[in-house]
Amino acid sequence: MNLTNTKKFDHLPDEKQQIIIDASVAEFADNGFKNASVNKIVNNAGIAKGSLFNYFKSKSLLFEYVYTLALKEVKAYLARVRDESNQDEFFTRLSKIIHAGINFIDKHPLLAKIYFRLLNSDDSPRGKKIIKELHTEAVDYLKQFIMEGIERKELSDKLNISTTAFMLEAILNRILQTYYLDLFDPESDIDKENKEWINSIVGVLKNGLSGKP
Amino acid sequence: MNLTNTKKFDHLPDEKQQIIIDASVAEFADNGFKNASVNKIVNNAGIAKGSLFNYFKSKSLLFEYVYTLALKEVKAYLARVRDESNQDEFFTRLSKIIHAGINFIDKHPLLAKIYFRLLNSDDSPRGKKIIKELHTEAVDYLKQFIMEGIERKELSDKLNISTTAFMLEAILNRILQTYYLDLFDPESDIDKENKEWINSIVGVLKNGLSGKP
Amino acid sequence: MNLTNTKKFDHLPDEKQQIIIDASVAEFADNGFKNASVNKIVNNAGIAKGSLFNYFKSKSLLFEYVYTLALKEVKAYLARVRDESNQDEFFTRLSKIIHAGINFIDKHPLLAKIYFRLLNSDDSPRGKKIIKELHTEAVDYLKQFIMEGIERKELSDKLNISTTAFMLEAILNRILQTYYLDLFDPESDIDKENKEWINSIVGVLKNGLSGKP
Amino acid sequence: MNLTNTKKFDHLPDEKQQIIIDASVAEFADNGFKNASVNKIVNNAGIAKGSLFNYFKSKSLLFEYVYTLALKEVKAYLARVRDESNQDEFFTRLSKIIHAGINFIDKHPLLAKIYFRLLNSDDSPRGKKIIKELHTEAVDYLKQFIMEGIERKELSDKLNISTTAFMLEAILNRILQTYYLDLFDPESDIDKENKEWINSIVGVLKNGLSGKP
DNA sequence: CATGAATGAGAATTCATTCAT
DNA sequence: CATGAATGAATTCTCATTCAT
Repeated sequence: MNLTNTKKFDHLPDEKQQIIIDASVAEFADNGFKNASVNKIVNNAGIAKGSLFNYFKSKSLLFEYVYTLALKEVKAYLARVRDESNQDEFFTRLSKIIHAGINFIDKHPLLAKIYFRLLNSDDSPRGKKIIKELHTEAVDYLKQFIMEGIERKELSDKLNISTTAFMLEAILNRILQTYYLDLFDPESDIDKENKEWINSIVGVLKNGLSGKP
Repeated sequence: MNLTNTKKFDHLPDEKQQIIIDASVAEFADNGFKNASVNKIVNNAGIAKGSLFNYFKSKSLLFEYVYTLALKEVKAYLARVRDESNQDEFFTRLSKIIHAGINFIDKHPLLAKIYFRLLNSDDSPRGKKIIKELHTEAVDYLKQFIMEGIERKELSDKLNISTTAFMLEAILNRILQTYYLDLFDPESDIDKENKEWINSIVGVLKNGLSGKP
Repeated sequence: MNLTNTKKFDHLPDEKQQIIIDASVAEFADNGFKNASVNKIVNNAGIAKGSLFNYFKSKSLLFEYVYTLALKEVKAYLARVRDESNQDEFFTRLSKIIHAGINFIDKHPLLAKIYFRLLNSDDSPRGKKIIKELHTEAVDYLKQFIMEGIERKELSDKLNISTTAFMLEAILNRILQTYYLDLFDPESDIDKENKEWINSIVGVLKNGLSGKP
Repeated sequence: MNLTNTKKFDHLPDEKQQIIIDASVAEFADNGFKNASVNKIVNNAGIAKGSLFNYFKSKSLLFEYVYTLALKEVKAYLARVRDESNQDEFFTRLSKIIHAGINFIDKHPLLAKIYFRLLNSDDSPRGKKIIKELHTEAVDYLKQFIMEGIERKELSDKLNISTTAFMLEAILNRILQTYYLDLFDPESDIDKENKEWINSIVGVLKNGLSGKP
């Protein structure tokens, strides 16, 4: 099951593991998979080139390890938000999720970079596969969410759950991508503190989805 | 005005131009900008390496030429659909636009590839710039569209036009991306003829946007 | 005798000849022989690449034509100075010659560049040959000069003419090279107007050569 | 401090180092910096292309390493001569220095080539800078020399030290250059054993500089 | 006689991976 | 188990010269 046999890497001291991961994340974030340079990774990590190939048999497997880690963090983050907000009303929760996403981008810009590169290009091993998996997972996450909203009568029971989740995923994803692009655009004059536009979107969704006038 | 000075290329016989464009499109579609190989392009086109650099001073300029061509085709296509459907009711038009997009992907899969790569990665000269421009253009296209719908009383006049356009763009784009990913996924078992899910989305949008019960 | 058969070039309108020469001089001055680009020359001259190869069969022959022209100008200049100053006393004449050289560098920096590159490297067809010819010519020029000085009793009649000319040539050449290097050194803080150091050298020579206390 | 980080190269077996240096020296000597071909160097040295770039990050840094080595040898040689001859009278020493230079050219013709190319062209990284530095160093070397001569009353105390050093440097340099050019001129019919002309120059200098009749 | 498209060898540099120590 | 030297194919781009039109 575990394609990336990392037995050797896992036995390394945590500290050393972290140094290698950090160097890899930085390089992959800046350059994507193919343009990332193993040379630079080992230089920045301060390890021998041969060692990296001892831990991970190839650049591809290193990349899989790193992005798996990145996704795990994203998912854990979102799960936490979902759980912590489970007392809130649906659209409050939705807003919290979006802001959690933005928060994540602010705190882990490199992981965000990897995520968006991964999501949007297929310049990586198993590229398109991963993209579809991510979509599916995100949609499933939102489906469950929507179902809870319907149960609590906060959402119209006439909603087609799958379709709604699909649309919601598209919108949420675009919101985060827009924020991400502005964040990394040196010429952007957008006020990063002003997140009114996000509230506005949530408002429109509320009108459309709650089934109430 | 014309950043990519292509005087020399333009004077080539149409037939030869097309061979070179085809080879370039195929290579960029398969590999994105940075991972595309000029070597492979010239080999596939059957021309000398030096020749390509006579026509286009650099790989970047060749890429700009190619993607400009691709975008021009996409835009012309969408403009035609908008104009031809301007007697139709809003959601009929919306549906036509989506199917036009799908049609385009079917007919020009390589251009679609370039489009989605462009839209979604920043692995190209002026990468993020282009992405934002494309979003803006698409949103503007839809804004105009929505305004017409409101004027004809086919859409609720309470809609926030910008926000709605933003969301619509996100959804339409994801629909096409989903279709595109399935098309290129050899393992996909999805029935490409079955576009019911698209109609279902349009239906939900109709409920949400028309302001009618 | 005329290695560079330039019949064709000579029949061109003077104006066009000059444009081509100017472009060539600029390119050779900036880049030496081998690194000069024929492409750039024809672009700057605004002529077809094939045309240049019609006029001059090769890059080498073009270079020979150009540097011959440049040397002709240098020599004509020096001959004029010698003739115009033939009433002056030896060391006055010497000083005039040096300042004439400096003047030439100021007025024709590109030709000076070619001259010094030629003089000092062998990155050109018949490289070392040319250098030796130039030395010989310069030494001969100075020999004649010295002989006139001895005849007029302005120089000691005990001087070994050849040896003195050799040394004088070395010194004069170094003076001009020093000036030239400063002229093109952007970081040089030397006061280009202050030519006192040159007079000082002439003074020392006067002491050494005139045979008078 | 050490601009050309050559840690990797320094750790190579001396024998291999020498092979690479020899190939580099030969290529740079024959072609100068820009026209030297890294391809040819690695072929002649019998190593992989990538290896050279492991040792030296760029052609420029390889060149810097090589010419630094060459200059170090020249300087060490001259310093030795100066020290070994410090009991001799000034003009004897001067003569020894000149013959030492000639000796060096005979023994290390390739290094001499690099030296004269370096001295006389600016086709190298930091080209003109280096030339001026070399002049300055040579002049300083001679200044010290002249001062010692004055102290010992072997030279006139009326000499302007800087000016004299400048002139002496010009003359010595031209002597060596002349010898060097003859050495490499296959058509030269000069008798390389006959160095009478050099003694003649020293004689003239003695008359001019010693202040004695 | 002028044109400029075509050529293809050659340039410097980077890269992931291997393997002897 | 760690090391880092060695590899050589691949990268983009430049060049002087030719020759059909």
